[in-house]
Amino acid sequence: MPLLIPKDKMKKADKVPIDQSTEEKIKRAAEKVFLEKGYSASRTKDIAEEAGINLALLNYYFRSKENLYIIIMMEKLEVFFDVIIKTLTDNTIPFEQKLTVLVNKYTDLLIHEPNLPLFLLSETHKNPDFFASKLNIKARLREAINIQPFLDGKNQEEGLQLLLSFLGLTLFPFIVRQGFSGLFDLSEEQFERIIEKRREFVPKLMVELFDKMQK
Amino acid sequence: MPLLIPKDKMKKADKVPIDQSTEEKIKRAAEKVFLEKGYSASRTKDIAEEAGINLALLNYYFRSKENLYIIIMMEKLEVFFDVIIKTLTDNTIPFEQKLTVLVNKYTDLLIHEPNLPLFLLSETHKNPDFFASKLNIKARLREAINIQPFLDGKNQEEGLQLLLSFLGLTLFPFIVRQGFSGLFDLSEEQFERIIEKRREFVPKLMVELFDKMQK
DNA sequence: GTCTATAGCGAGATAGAC
DNA sequence: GTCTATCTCGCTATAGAC
Repeated sequence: MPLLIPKDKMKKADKVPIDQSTEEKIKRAAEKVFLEKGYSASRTKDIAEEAGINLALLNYYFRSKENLYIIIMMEKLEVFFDVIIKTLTDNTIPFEQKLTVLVNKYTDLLIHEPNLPLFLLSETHKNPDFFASKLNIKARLREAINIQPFLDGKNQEEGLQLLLSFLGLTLFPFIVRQGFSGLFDLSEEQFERIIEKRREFVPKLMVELFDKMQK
Repeated sequence: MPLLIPKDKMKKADKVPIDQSTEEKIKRAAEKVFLEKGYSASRTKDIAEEAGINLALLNYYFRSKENLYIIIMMEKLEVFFDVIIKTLTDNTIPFEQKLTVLVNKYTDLLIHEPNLPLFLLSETHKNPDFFASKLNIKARLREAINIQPFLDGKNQEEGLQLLLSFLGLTLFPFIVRQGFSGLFDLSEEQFERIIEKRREFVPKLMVELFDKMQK
């Protein structure tokens, strides 16, 4: 019977499985609750409910709220930083296109995970040593940046200046999405139309900035 | 005796008073703790300690943690949005200089209140109807933006696009300050040197963007 | 592995003396 | 107004039956 199922259909079923393991169900529920409310405001009861299981099971699988939280946090740090690290170190992408690729990848990611950047920012703010326990991210990111040709002839400060500008233009709209949409009564469609346009002009604007700094 | 004190010295003493009212001491302590940890992770005990008073006094003055929190939140929303609203509606500033004035004002503010933007973002995220209770901010901000001449001939979407870009370039560095400095081992001096340079080039870059959008 | 019941603790809030 | 002592409740975690 399983042999009759085409491979691509099976892949699809993998991503939205009817039957997840209990452990996975709890993790996905925890992800949802933690990313919405942060660690302190999250209730294990709510996570259990969201997962459709009993509260005791959560402790059976993960021992404690904190433990579960750390697992989710590490996953999410990985997801977020993988985008920039992988793109910058990918030799098959010509250097000039990397900004465009990055804008597109982050836009795709954050349209589906709108809470991700604000979650990472506010939670690592309250607990700065998450990065210490994720030392490889720090090292990998710095390495990825250092090998970029645009840094030739620039000091570190100029490189970071460009990075801050680029990430600000790319990520900021998602960070303020909720408040911004609320202040100007934007529908999801309106907001996403604004975002879509940025895929094109953010890299262009960065080129201007890059040229400015050359002088 | 007081008459011997020069007026400017008195003003200075006003800003860092030896003797604050108890109510004010609690508010300033609450401000510090809430902005660092957010509502849920803050402990009234810590606020009382920070203020140098007894826990019971906090409830005597403010009735509840939530009540105290709302007072601080409203104050901080006001502080933050006043900058942009006042600047945009100030007729004495020529339009071309408003971006420069805004970058400078926000930079000055956020150097001294580094936690402000991330606090407002993450806390209003968890409780979106803060803006509802601060309706005047919404109305005042929209009015302030609508009267700007640069919007002539532009649709709302283009105006918001520019606003998002400008605020991203201006505020994002402060929002990621802690994590960013940690990832690249930046000292406070290094970070602030980077920030200082942005006072000049952010408005310039915005002019490029503005021109691009004209076409 | 999954559940029900409950222990145990921490935090916010109040009573009441001074 | 300010303190000490205490109450109460909500939340995390565990014990123990199935």
